[in-house]
Amino acid sequence: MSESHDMQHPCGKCAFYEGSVWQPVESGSVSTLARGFLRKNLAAGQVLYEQDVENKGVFCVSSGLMALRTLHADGSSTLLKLAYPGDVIGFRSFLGSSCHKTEARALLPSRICTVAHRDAKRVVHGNPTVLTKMAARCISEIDSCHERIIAAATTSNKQRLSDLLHGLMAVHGKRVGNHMRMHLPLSRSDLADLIGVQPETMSRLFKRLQDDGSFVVSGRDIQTPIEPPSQHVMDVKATNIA
Amino acid sequence: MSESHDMQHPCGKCAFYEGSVWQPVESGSVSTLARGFLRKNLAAGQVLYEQDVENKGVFCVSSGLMALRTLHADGSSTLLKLAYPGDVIGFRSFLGSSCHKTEARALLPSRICTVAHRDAKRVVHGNPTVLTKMAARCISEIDSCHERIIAAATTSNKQRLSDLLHGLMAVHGKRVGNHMRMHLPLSRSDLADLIGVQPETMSRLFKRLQDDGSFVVSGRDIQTPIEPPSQHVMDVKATNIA
DNA sequence: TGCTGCCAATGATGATCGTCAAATATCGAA
DNA sequence: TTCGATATTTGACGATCATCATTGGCAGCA
Repeated sequence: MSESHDMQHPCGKCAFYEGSVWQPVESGSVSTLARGFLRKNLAAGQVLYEQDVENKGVFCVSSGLMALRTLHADGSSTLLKLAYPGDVIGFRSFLGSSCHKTEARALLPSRICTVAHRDAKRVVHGNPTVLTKMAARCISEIDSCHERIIAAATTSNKQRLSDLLHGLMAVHGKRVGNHMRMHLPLSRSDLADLIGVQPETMSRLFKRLQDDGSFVVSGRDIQTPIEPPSQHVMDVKATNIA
Repeated sequence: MSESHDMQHPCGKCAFYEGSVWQPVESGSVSTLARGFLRKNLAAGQVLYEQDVENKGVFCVSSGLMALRTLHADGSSTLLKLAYPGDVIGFRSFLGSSCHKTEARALLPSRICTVAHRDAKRVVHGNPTVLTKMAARCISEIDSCHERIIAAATTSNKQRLSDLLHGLMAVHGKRVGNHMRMHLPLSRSDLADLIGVQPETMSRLFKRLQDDGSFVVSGRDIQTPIEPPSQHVMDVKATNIA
């Protein structure tokens, strides 16, 4: 068995070891990995890497929540992706040996595992499987981009916000009675970015969802009734018509 | 030198040989490649592969123009990508060994080079460089998706259509006097898909661009004055304000 | 010629959104 | 706690968009 590897492997104790891009690698590469390995704790709001700087490694979110944004010349920004535990970030610039096109900032206190660029290159070079796994991450990133483009072309902003909130609720929410409750990890501006509207419109979308009875909103605290899956289609229709 | 390879390599005579994902490979793999290699000619409107069917290989556009669309349950569709000569398509489902999530259809008479799935797998397995090159294609696909998302969040539909038409003009247009002229390879519906609006809105966007004097439109024939690059910023502002 | 089918353009109308400005709420630091 | 900066909400208004219905153009065909 590979238990001896697991103990030496920097990701060995991680909950996401099974799906790690750094696993499996030949035993020789484990020490290379361990050498370039670094765990960081970021407070909410702290930056992991900035836009337009050279890639310094491959990052994996161990816990918390990271936001990847592109900053525009006019000072505005667009939130491109939320990275959850198990997600690998920075692989775009790593594979392309280019600059980061996004800034990575912690939305919640987060723990990030880093493999330094040089060592990552070395491990990838010696282990084709790692490249295969990274390619798989690329594919799923492409898929989620396509889903976002399709959703933008297909469904209304109100519906997309509803979907987004339900998705966030599934991850961040806790059941209280026959409701789900969560504290939003995102500002209104960030939500507006994700949906692709202005903050003022986001505020009005919230009001409309609240008027529908879909959500109860108080600042960043949000509550929604638990709906049987069978009713979901009906609800979607209802919110579309209303 | 590798001239003997070039002659044997199925892509050897292709204009895109330099950037081919199948190059370089070890000499043994060249024969595998040649075995799984197939050139197809598609008429405009013909389908290269359909959505939701298993991947049968990796495709490269040699000439013409391909459209990648996702078909929705309600019969509508979304145009996700235009594939030009040199572009590789189908690599998403190839790398993921999954079904195509899009339909590939020729917009113009096109020549497509195919490497059959089994042989492609074999070549990739024996040549890590090929995987690296495919990963690079993934990265650029991610980049173009991100650009599209950012553009959708940042610029108006009218401006995006103007940008799109100028981009198409750069590829399909010919200079006539001090104007550029082209025959649009896309229907209004497809253009609407790319911008993310309904066909009726697309029609009205065309009218507004024409009223601005940015374009002269007659069916699929489009003409635009050649503008000195230095004026471009001004024009953008002008169309934004108008 | 007349018909059919498809694509594009237009008109009318209500819904939604962006923008500017102002009011209010929230949160952290003093 | 109080203050101040930031975030959020609200109002008003014009611009843009989706939708439905209609019209016009055009190719293919009987």
